[in-house]
Amino acid sequence: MSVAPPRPKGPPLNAMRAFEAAARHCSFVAAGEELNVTPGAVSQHVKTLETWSGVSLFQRNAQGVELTAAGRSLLKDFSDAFDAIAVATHSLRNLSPDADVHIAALPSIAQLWLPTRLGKIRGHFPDLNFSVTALETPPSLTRDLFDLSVFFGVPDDSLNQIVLAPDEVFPVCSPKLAKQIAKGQKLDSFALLHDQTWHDDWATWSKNSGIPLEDPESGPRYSLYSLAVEEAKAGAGILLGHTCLLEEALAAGTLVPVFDKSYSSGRSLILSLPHASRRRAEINDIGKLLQL
Amino acid sequence: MSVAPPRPKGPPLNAMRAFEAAARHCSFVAAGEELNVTPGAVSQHVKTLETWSGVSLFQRNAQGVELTAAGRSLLKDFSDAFDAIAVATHSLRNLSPDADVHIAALPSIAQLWLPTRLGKIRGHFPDLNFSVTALETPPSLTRDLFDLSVFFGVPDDSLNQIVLAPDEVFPVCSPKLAKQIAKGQKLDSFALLHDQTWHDDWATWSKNSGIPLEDPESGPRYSLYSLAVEEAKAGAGILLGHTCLLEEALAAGTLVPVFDKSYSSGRSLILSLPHASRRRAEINDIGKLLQL
DNA sequence: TTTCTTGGCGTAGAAAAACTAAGGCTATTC
DNA sequence: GAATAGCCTTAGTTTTTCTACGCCAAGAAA
Repeated sequence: MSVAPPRPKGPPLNAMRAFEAAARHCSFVAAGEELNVTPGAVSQHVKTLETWSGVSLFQRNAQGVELTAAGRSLLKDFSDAFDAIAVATHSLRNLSPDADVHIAALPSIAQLWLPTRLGKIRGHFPDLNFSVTALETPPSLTRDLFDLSVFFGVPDDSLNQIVLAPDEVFPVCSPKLAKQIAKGQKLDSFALLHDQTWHDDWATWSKNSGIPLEDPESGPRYSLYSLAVEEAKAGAGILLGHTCLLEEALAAGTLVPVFDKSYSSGRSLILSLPHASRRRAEINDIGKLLQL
Repeated sequence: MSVAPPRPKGPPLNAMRAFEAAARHCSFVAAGEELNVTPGAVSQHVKTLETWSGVSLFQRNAQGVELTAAGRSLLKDFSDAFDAIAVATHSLRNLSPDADVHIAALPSIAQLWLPTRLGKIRGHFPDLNFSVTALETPPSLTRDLFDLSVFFGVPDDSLNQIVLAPDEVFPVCSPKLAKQIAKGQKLDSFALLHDQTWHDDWATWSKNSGIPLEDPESGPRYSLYSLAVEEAKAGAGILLGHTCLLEEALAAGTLVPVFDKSYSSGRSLILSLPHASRRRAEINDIGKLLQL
């Protein structure tokens, strides 16, 4: 009963954040990606929180984690809390007068679609700094601090989304290869170039077009679409082109369509705006400029 | 426009917590006390947040800080966010099946009033562990993780408060001194013993009783009331007694009242319960036992 | 079967954050 | 007009947090 034990410290906020992300994804790896740390760090955070509270939050299985009943019951409160944190964070960031405009985009979009538009936009807003972050998966615009995001996806009814263009898909290759195909050579005899992230593109194209392919999964894979584009330009094989990503190459004639017809991938190029943003006016103007 | 800059890290949560506390108190020192860190730590946290956001949050003056307009506009969002965090934290803690019952109390109460009651309560709940934290100021039961708090204060209308006893004040001393006073010796001729935290007790008592004191602020000061009690027992002077803190000494006769009459300090001994708590039933039972 | 892939755990060392202690500044007090 | 008391900052150290890397188990592919 001795007096003046140290006032108990507050809860470990970073551990709570890690738990919230892990619980939402039901995966330490995914949580680590979201938070930009290694899965080990998430693991430690979760353990910290479990120790601190004395409650077991996850059941560790060999092929993934599973929330315990206790953990499941907490997810809503934790998500609400970090939503509130995100609101506060946005309020804070929106006060900053001279911060960059942060754009998130798929790597391929950032490399092949954005630059030309951004050049134009820079002309309209010479005082603004732009920073572009390439992300494999679209960020949560409520949680993360981006002012714009450009990704492929299926538009939903939510506001703050602008459909920029449908995603049209068609085979392309270097002019030299195109001539050989025009002479009757089969598609199969060339290498099919793949992007890591869209590995089933050729299979769906084959189904849509009715043109059979012996093995739509064969051929070199590239981690970045732009690498595949360069290879295609060099004549390494045939690439499935996405309209909006090849504007430049098609205009320059370094790549040509193999056939006339293109097919929709079912997705669209979508521009998303956060619900509330600083520089509302500018961001909206930028959005309009991107639509052209 | 290079690809793959690191995904921007989330906001510094601990810095946000420090800012919230500092903004609420308009003082780095007070915030440090609440968070149990030095003012320097708070200062750094705030600076971190200012740097991170690029917004100036506080105006540093020589005799204290002042929120800037920006800072003021953020306080509500931040407080809401950390309220939500507190809710989540409570949910988490309430799941813990075998945690201690945490009691917060004024040091004097923890030392002089609680022990006898706690002994009784332990008898009723032999399976429960109790931990007592002595605090100069009552904790926020919504923010902090206490199951009970016992402090002097003015009861407000909020529920979850139980008035245990009015705080009655009267001079006490050792029996030996009491005899000398009975023989007509003036109060002033003895040392007035003070508790650090209630430094104006003697002055208000003098006003209430109409008994003049030459210098009600003079005399030794003790950082803990229980020290003053021990000194009074040893005959070092006259102490202003609080009924509930001297039960034992009065019963044992080691201290005796100098006069018959006692005066209310205007405060009461108040038991507070958090809105929602784990072990609701037990905590309520404990509350009832404390009322006896 | 064997092999490969995926996801999580543990540990050691490196990197980053947080904390304390001492110092400086400004107003107030004697 | 020095001394005092508040309050904040700075420098340096302690503590935490993160990563890298090896390990293990379970499911998928060969």
